[in-house]
Amino acid sequence: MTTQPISDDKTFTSTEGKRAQQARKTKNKILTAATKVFAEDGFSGGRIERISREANSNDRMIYYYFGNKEALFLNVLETTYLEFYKAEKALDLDTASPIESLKKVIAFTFRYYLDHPEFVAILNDENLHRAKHSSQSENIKNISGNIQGNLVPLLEMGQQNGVFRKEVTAKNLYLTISSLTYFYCSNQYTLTVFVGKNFQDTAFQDEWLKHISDVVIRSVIVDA
Amino acid sequence: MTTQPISDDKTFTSTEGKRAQQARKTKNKILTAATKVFAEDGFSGGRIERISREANSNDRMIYYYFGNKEALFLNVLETTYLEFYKAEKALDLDTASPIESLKKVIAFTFRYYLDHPEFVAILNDENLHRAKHSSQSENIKNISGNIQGNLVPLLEMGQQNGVFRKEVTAKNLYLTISSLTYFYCSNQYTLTVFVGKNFQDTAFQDEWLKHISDVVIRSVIVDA
Amino acid sequence: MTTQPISDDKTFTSTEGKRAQQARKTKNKILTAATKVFAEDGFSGGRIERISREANSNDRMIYYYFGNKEALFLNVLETTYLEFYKAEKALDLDTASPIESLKKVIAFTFRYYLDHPEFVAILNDENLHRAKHSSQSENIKNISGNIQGNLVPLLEMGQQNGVFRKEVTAKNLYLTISSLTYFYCSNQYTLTVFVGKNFQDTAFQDEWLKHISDVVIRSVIVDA
Amino acid sequence: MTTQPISDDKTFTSTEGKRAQQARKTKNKILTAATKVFAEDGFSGGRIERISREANSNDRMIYYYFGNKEALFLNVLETTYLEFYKAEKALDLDTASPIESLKKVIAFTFRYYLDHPEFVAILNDENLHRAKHSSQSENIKNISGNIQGNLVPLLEMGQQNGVFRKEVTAKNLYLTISSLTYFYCSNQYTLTVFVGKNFQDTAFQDEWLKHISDVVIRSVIVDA
DNA sequence: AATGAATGAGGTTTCATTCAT
DNA sequence: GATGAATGAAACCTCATTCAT
Repeated sequence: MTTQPISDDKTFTSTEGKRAQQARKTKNKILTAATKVFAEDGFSGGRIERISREANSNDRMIYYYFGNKEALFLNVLETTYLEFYKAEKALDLDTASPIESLKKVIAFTFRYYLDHPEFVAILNDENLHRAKHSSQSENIKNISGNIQGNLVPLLEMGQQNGVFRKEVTAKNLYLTISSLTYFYCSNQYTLTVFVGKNFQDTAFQDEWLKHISDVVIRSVIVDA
Repeated sequence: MTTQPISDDKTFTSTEGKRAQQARKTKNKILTAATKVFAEDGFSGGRIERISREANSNDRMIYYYFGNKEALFLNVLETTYLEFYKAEKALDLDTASPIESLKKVIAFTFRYYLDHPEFVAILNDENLHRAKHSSQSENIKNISGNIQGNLVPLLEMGQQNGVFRKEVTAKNLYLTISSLTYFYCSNQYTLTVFVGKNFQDTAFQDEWLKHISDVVIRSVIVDA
Repeated sequence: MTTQPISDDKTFTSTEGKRAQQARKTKNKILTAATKVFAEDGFSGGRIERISREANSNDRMIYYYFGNKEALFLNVLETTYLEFYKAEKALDLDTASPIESLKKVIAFTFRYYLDHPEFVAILNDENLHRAKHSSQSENIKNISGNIQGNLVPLLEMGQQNGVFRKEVTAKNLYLTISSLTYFYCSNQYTLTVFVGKNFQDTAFQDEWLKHISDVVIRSVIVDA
Repeated sequence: MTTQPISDDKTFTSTEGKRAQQARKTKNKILTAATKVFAEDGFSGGRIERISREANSNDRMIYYYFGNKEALFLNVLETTYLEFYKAEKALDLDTASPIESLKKVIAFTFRYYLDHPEFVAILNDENLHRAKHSSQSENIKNISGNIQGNLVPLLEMGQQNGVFRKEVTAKNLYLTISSLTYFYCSNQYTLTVFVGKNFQDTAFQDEWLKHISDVVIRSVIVDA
């Protein structure tokens, strides 16, 4: 399967006519519906028919615009990753206050996962299939390099200031934050059963955020 | 759907004859195959036919012993949870050395996830379906209460000794450890793509274990 | 398919031992259950498994005693016919009062159908399959000759007395009575929907019996 | 299960194109084949595969147009009822000659049942299942009210003329005619075995019609 | 660009029946 | 005599996909 650059879409030109505009609209509706359906039912469980129905379109259009189910999923995947990437890049961090910035990153990441269950669900599905689609996509590879982007300057400044320990690496910090935020969201339903707390409760979410901020900061600040 | 106590299986009696023995064997072979297949392909993607083939049995026996696909999955789920629970309980911890014990728990948890990808995969599938099966099962509810069992005495001892901070709760500690171990395993394939490291590499796994042990311990020890 | 005389059953001897007695009991339980199940679901819809369950036996015994599903049905059919035949023969009619006797026959027939929905249901199923089984069975052929048995003497007496018209034939009288009684029972559920009356209501049943008695008698008595 | 008005079919518009026309044809072919198969084998015994084969279509189209086997049966049921209803309404009766008209109704009814064994078979199947489908269908309820339509004016005229007895009710007359005509047809195969006459023989059918006309008329005319 | 009609492969499940003790 | 285990054929139904306007 080959993938084309997301933005260089054949149905999108700046001077597009009504037909083209309509086409882009339909395509987007399908993509939105597909994201929702794949997030709820996974790739295998997601039904073409349900996607086209939720998009107020019909099956045939999915094949017209995306080729087949797998290509549609790939498109959903790329779009979903890209959204996350864009949101992350949009974070406005003041490197002068590394600890505050770090807290901001943690809070953003946690909130993003909570607010975008489809991102979490699709990532899980990808891992079920051993990143089969992700590893095929050029678009995704282009994003992947920048994934720890926010942390690097922040960490450097903190280390220069003597606030953060020298041993801390951006990669470990990134994975630590990801773990502590992602797990809560991705496993919230089984955790609710097992831990006996309601992980959908916002108060409990706030408490968790406070806790993991503390954990992360304790893991990076210099020893007293 | 109703579930029966796992151990009170109609095909298992201590004085069982050859027939009953054979039957139990067949049932177990199906369960093992089902665990594998559901772990690899999820509930929707898992095929009855493949399960029966891998079990060297035939489709019909699955319905004979388990009723239908969903009940089979529920059985797999319960068995998988129970295995984890038993392994956890079998951990021999010396509460006299809370830090060493804590490290043991972290290492055990991490290794268990690494060694049992089916547990991770099935948990993910359960969360995709909002713990639909887990919340229905009495067997699972029976386990759930004890899930933080190992940590409580360990934490208490550490706090009495003045090694751990008073504010630390078993629940937060449990979730912290789970996050830091689970995420690495569950998302290893997409992480490999995004972070550019091979998460299946044992050296990298060791490095991560060392890192998270450090993070967890820093999060619980008393401030200097 | 061959059929054996019903009473000459291999499992029935007057000096039977305990085992044989038990066997006959099991066989009867199966037959009773089968009658019920076939009556409710038809031949195609009737499930072997449900029959054995309702008989507190197991599938295997059905094959042990009856051979296969079709032979079981044939047995049910024969038994059901025979029951009707025996009940009919047991009618004690006073040929001296032909009209009263005729009323008795009509009432008996109607009540029998009402009280034995399984007879009606199984007859319908037989007709669906063009009397496939009935025409194969020797036992049934033996019964068939006597089917109008009650009416012949009654009719003759009435004609001799000058109460009944000479043209009336036993066959027509038999079919007329059968029609007027059977249809009410066999079609009671659709009739309830279409006619808007509750055909299960005993008052309505009584009313109908009165009506058809009148119709039949008017059809046989001599013109004024 | 919900039913839609039969005539308001999505595949039928007065200005339909070739495609829609073809679609309607396919749907009709399936319906015709289904009617035949269900009539021959009942609901349980009727096979989807046979229906699609006889319709020169494929299994999938049955689900495309009707949803499932039960809905298909419901459709067959409704159509079959409607056909009968339309034929009945089309009867051109001269109320001026009540007796002649009555004979016409009797003959029509008898002939209809003879000529439409599928109607009889499907009614029987419905009664086996206690009118499960009929009672669910709005379309059928709409028909049901008019079922004795032909008899009412005829009966009134006869009673005004002093030809028919005042006590006769349309409902009883309707049920009497139905009984005497339906039973002959519905039970013709077992009757052939039991009575020893060939109920498929047209001469015998004519004889029966003559007989029941006589019975019905004797049941309504004023006493001499 | 859009869509209803059609399809075949394959999915889950059911069923009557036989095996083996 | 009785029964649990096993089976293969076939049933209903679903699904992604293509055809034909």
